[in-house]
Amino acid sequence: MPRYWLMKSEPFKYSWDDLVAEKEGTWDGVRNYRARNNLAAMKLNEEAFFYHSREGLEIVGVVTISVEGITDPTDPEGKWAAVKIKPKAKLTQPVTLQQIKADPRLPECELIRLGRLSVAEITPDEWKVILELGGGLAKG
DNA sequence: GCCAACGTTGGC
DNA sequence: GCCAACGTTGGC
Repeated sequence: MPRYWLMKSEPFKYSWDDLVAEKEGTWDGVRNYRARNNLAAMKLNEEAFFYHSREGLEIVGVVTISVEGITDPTDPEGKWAAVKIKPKAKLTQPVTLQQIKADPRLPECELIRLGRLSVAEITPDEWKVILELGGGLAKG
């Protein structure tokens, strides 16, 4: 059973468009143990939502894990985890934080419960609901 | 730009 | 090992 994830990025630092331009991005710089555990649990080809924090406040697309379980190249001690990701597709419509908060089917989502967690897990049910709110994946 | 919430650190 | 202080994150 694959698991689902959500990764937050501040778009003025690293946006969806930056990831698309790069074709493959390394998700590093995470310095939070819970987020690190999530990163370390990610498996090849699992999917994650890409969320814009601080600005935008919305889920813009879906990425796939292209390389699992690497050590963070920005960490000189090598004790933090990272993964590589590739963009899969944008959502037809971005799903805003307000929509997620307002949806009665998404009450326990880690994104809301642990607002400051930069890498959160999404349950399969929540994943389905959010995809539906976003009108599915955009074509092309 | 402000403030609340959370995680981490350090003194005891 | 506890708890207060501090720093950082992120929504507003």
